[in-house]
Amino acid sequence: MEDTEQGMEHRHAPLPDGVIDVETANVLAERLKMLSDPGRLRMIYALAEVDELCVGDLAASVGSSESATSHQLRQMRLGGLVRARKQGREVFYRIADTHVRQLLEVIAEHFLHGDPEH
Amino acid sequence: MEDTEQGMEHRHAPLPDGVIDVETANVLAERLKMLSDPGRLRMIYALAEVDELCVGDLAASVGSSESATSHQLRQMRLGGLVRARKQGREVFYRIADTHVRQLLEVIAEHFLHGDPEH
DNA sequence: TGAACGTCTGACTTGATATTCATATATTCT
DNA sequence: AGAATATATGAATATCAAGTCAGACGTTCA
Repeated sequence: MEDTEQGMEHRHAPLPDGVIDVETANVLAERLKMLSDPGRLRMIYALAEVDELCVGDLAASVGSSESATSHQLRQMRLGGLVRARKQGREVFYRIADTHVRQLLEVIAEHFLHGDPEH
Repeated sequence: MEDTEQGMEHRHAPLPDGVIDVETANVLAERLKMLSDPGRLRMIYALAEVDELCVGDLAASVGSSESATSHQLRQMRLGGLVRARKQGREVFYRIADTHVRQLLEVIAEHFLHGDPEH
């Protein structure tokens, strides 16, 4: 985490400090982290298909407890991935915006029908 | 983690079990997890720019110790994100394949010049 | 050959994350 | 009002990931 001067005799490249600055990397990483859990991933792809699901159904679709699911959903909500709508005693979740939806599409497309290479 | 029968009186949607099966979700999540760390993210985007960098340079570019960096690189290597080439006493890393490179491009594009909505 | 260098590795520590359990709140139904 | 339902929440625990440190290994150089 610090720059102790040792073992960096010669540089091989100009050390690109372009493309992604620290702050952007943080934001991007945080959002990707939300998608880096199998459960959350299945939830959000379920949402991508049906548009709206309540907590109970999401829990069932992932095979996890409703409490655990609620916790996960809160995270995703705070992370701006999903939005909640309360109707009666249940709460329906949906994907937050087109932005997120596009990211999902793009990732799925890439992994699901990308050329087989792994 | 289990299906205790409680609180699932009525279903609101057909519960889509399509798009992403459990196994795919696991694989996809694992790969996304690799990209969900600011350090790894900066490393790999640095690699996307210069094609090849040695451990020392990668460590410097991220501002982290060489040991920590080596650990991270091993993960990324095992995860199939990067490849190593040893030359003399240093080891050069590069992005594993076009597949990965495309994913990076697509993600960057999406976050960097996507429409401002967050 | 021995010293310096670059990288890797394993053990340990620390911090983050996920799940469970118990409980709280709000809503509908009788 | 009271019981049942749906979700949320907090504390406690368990699991996992990241970084550090010390040392190993292979490589170059004097």
